[in-house]
Amino acid sequence: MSDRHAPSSAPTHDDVLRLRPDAPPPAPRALPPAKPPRIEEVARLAGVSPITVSRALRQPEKVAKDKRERILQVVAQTGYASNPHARALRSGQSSVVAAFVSNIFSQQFALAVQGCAEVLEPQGYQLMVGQTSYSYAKETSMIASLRALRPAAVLFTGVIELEENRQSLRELGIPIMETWAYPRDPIDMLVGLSNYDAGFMAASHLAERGYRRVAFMARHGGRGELRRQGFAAAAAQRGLEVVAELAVDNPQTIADGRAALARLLSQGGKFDAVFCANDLLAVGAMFEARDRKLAVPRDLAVLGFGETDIAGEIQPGLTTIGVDSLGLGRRAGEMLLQRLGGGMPAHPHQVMPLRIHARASV
Amino acid sequence: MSDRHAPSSAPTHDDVLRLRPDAPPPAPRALPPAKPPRIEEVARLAGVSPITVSRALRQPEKVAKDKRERILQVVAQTGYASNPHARALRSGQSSVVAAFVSNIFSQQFALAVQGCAEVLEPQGYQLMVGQTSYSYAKETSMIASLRALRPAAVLFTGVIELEENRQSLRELGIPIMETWAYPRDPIDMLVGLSNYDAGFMAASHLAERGYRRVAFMARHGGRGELRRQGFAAAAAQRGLEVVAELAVDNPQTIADGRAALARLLSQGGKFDAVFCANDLLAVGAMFEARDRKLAVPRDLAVLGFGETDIAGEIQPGLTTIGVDSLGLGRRAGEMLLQRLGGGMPAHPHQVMPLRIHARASV
DNA sequence: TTGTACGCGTTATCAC
DNA sequence: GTGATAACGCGTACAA
Repeated sequence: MSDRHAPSSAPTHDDVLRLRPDAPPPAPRALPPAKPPRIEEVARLAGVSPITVSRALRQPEKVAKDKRERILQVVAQTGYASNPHARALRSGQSSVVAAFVSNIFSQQFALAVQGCAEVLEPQGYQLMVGQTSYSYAKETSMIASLRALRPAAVLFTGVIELEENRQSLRELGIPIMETWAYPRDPIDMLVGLSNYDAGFMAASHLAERGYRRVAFMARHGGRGELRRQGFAAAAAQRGLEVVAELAVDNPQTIADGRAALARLLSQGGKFDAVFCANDLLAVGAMFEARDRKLAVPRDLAVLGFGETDIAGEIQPGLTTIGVDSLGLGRRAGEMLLQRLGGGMPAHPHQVMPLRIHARASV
Repeated sequence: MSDRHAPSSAPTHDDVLRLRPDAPPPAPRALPPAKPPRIEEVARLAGVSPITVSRALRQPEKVAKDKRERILQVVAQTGYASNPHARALRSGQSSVVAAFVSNIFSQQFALAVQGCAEVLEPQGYQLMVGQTSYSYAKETSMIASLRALRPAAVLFTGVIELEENRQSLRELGIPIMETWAYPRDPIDMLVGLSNYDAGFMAASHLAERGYRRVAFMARHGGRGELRRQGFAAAAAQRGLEVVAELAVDNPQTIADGRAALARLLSQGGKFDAVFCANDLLAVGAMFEARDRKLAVPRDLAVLGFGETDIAGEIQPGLTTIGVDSLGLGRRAGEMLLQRLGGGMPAHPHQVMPLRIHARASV
């Protein structure tokens, strides 16, 4: 705290948050570490053998009804929960699913993780989240740590690029889920999206809204190029003229989007709409347009991609193409669950439908 | 996908992301599930007994140098990592630390979790994140699930209010960390912040910037009231006149902030600055001011609290009081580590210093 | 400094 | 449908 602002006395219990003033006084601190009940105790209380308790919990149909009910009652009374370590040790089945996010601050990724957790947790699985920070080194070290962690399955927001890591993951012999992209050879399962379709949808939407002369910008390479191909295909089909295109190297800031629009405009061709296959670029383009007294969407329509948070926070709101991230996570969770239950999804490689979140910029 | 926008053919391998075109062809899919090496195997290769390998890894100083080196070499070759379940079962020490966030989308909370993970992971602990969604029911069920999970420690962003849950947590007999608030009777350890000081700092800052007639708004009750008290104390000390105050019941949206400013203004007293002890209220207040043609900060200065993301995304940027969330998480992690190592922090209840993130609104 | 014997709590296997 | 037995892989306790 800057001292200029400190109150005359240091913060003490003057600053207390007594959350429930009516609550009973706190219990004495030093409690016996309260060993949780073991299966043996439940068995004794229910008058059966431990293995019968185990079965009553995991394969209830194999236990006679009266015994089962008695056992479940004792379980409820004692609050018994099987020790996950003992269970994992004996059965080789862990209840932990590891999830890796490239960026923990992305709302879309958070939604996907949440959706996956919603599906897995009721089935007794715990989701453990790690962050790879878009770093190969971090990704490699986290994948290495999976050997020690022994999760039941792994979920990635994104796909694994390094063949070395792909191989490590295969060797784990557990279900692996990749998401958000559409590689030719997924490690195992995939809930991806089609970048080509995203571009196709963008051009189609602009055509429908009556725009005829359009421009395109995207990150250089990979997905950006796929979006461009889809965009070009739909433009051709719909009779749109693509008057300018730009591939930006590694756009990181809004300023990159501003510069990109400036370059597109400087190419001379006139266009009344631009598809920025990346919301950050789109926001930058909108700012640049505003500074140039181009009204959005009247003088220039801007269409983004990614359903990023900022899309809804600027004025006018940015129309953007994206996927149902929560649904993506749920679907990934369901497929994982199927595999964890010993099954195999009929379609281990799936593509999420895209959608247009329409706001005012187009 | 809306069919109108679908490309003529369904997405196929036309849309592939071949991330490393130069990568070797993928290995055949069906690999043996590759059982990881056990300690016994390492022992055999190193010519020692299993227990010596165990010691070499956990208490290296107790093993003769030559044997230790040989063992570590074999460990590196085989990629041996101890089975965490067997270890936890035998030693009673889990390597999982459970972290609960009330809102997984909060940048501040995410930063805190990240800071904590940075400290814990190098020491071999894994952070498992759950979301309580500001729901007592969810909080209760997650705390119940802790009994089954048996983590080594628990971290909360926030404090636990229900005495029932507080008791459950005590009974776990493991280190518990609460954060972000300053309750009178923390369950165990605490890295909190002083709401009183936040208010004090706010009034001091406004006084320094030359404002003399000020207003205050906050969420009703608890922390909001503490911030009000600090604000009032500093205002009195600095000769500020607090011409209007408002406690808002459960503000959830920006619209609530707009309404709050409207009510403060309608009270008749003129003020040139307002401290909104909640960024959401502050943003609403700024929007309302703009609509009323009050220039911020010329006609009305707005000071927020919380260092929320939106503070930096609106125009003009909102000046807001907050804490170093990453540092908070790190500090919590360090204290947990100390306890996990068998020690006891000298100061188990700590207060994070506050800071002012100055932008243009004051 | 190193090794032996055993047990952590559960579930797979097989016998009844 | 139920139970006895053993084993999962490791680390504690103690002995050498």
